Amino acid sequence: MKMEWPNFQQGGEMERQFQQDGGDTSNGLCVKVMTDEQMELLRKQIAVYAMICEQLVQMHKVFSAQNEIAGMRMGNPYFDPFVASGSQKLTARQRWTPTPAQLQILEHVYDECKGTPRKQKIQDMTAELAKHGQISETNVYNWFQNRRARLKRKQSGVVPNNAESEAETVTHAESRKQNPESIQSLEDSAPPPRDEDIYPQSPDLDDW
Amino acid sequence: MKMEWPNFQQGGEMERQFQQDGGDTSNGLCVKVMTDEQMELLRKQIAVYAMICEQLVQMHKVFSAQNEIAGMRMGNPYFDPFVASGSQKLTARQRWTPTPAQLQILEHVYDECKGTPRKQKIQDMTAELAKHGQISETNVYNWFQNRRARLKRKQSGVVPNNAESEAETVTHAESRKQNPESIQSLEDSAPPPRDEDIYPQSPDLDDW
DNA sequence: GGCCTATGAATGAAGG
DNA sequence: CCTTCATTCATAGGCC
Repeated sequence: MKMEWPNFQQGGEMERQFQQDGGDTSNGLCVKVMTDEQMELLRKQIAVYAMICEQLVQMHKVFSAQNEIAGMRMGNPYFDPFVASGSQKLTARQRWTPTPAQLQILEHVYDECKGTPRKQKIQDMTAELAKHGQISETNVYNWFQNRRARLKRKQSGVVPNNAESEAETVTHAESRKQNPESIQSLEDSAPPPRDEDIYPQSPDLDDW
Repeated sequence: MKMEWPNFQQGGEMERQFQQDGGDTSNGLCVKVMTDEQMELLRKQIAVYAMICEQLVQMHKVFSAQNEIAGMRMGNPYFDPFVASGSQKLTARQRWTPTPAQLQILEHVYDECKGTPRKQKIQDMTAELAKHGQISETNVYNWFQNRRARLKRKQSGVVPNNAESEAETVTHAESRKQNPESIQSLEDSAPPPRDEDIYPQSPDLDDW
């Protein structure tokens, strides 16, 4: 079985799907819509990922423990990224790249304090993030700066697929998206989903 | 082996869900709307999980190989689905591609306004270009961004010390290739989270 | 099928 | 904050 991992890096897949959808549905509305059913499904998907991760970690721990006992850890020729305390390979790239862990923390914080992160806050965060990899206050600052700016741009940048309309329709596409509060449940479960929240029950992973 | 990666393969659950949406949602009732921000959030979350899983799997494989060699597979207490399972690959698809007509317009505009395309301009252009096919402001923006950057690089790419410039000296003496089927990029860019780092729910996040 | 190149997109950082 | 640059990644599409 060949599994294909979802790659959402290029904001493409999901967004595009929705975009097209909006255009095709031709009910005059060009919005991205999800049914409850789809919503639920997505939640499950994410939850499944969470579970897989957990299990993998667990598995790895067991594995490590075994090796430890067997005394196999010495001079191990491989580099275990999950065990080794890490600094990033700055040799390879000079610019900072957030580790997954850092990313999660950052996003989490961002969700909470939408507004300007105070200087003190940044310092605290930097200290915390430093535990998960090399980082500087500037990095954190930039990250927030960029994130705000880009989310904003994205909101006004989305344009309905109008093949026949003349030039004006779009120009002020400041169609401010409606408020996120409608999908509160999603907001809750999306970031660091706690299994209990979004995980109705174990789907098809029973066979592990 | 029974273990299945739930629904994340191509043509899997998610895709089907999104695609069918266009057809069925026409009732316009009982739907939920996602903002771009939420979209982004979701995307990020999933991406993070994908990354984590990848790292774990990769690491686990190395680990397993290690054990194999060492003959340490002593009646392992758990069933290891990853050693046998196929390799994974990040896949996505479908990105915007300018139609010939669009390209022509873009190039034309580029020649005129050598430099910065103002924001207003972009919006106008997007509207215009939309007549020739699906497009978004972001597409236009990116196009100009890339074009400028790449032209620039091409010019300055030539060796400083060498007055003789071959027609199109390979811009970057580097044809550094990326290993297509490994998670190389991942190893490089997101190396070393420790165990506690990768937990889907970071324990200490709530204090912020 | 695998590799290569062109290019769309994401994103860290700098300037103003 | 906003805009812009630079770098990097991933994909489409062509070639073999």
